[in-house]
Amino acid sequence: MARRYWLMKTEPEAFSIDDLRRRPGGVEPWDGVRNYQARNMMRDEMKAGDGVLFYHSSVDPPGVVGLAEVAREGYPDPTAFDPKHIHYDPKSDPESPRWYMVDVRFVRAFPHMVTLDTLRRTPGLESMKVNQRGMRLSVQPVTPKEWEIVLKLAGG
DNA sequence: GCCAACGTTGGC
DNA sequence: GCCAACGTTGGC
Repeated sequence: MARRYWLMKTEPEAFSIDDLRRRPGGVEPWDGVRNYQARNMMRDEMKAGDGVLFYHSSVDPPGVVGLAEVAREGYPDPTAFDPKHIHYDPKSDPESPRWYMVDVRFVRAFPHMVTLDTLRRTPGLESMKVNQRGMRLSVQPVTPKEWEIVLKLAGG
């Protein structure tokens, strides 16, 4: 199976690439996603070793700040089972989990962020999901071509 | 802080 | 099953 590529959004105030770097082994469970499209990708499609563009949103400017990889493929998100947790969902339980997550591992931070503005101006990235208006998905598929272009923009 | 673009919820 | 109301995302 060929390695696949993804883009994952996070608000750096909540969890940044530096936070990821500082985690033991650089690994963090990507809990709290409560969107079915994103859930399906994490549960069904993302595999260990897949590449992840780490994207900072709700910050000025927004953009891709580094690389991560999928460290563990989809498994149930335990925060959905915890009544005291902010991401608790009474409709999810261990018998029939509704929400899934993957583990993400830090790979490297770019010396300079590749801004959303740059992504939009770069030929070849016209149909990249993150460039579409109103695209709110926090987990998005990235094509191998898009992946390569973004890495080039980042300086190798 | 605004608001467009969604996704979800719930009354019917 | 429709759809209005509501909530959220996230760039600007």
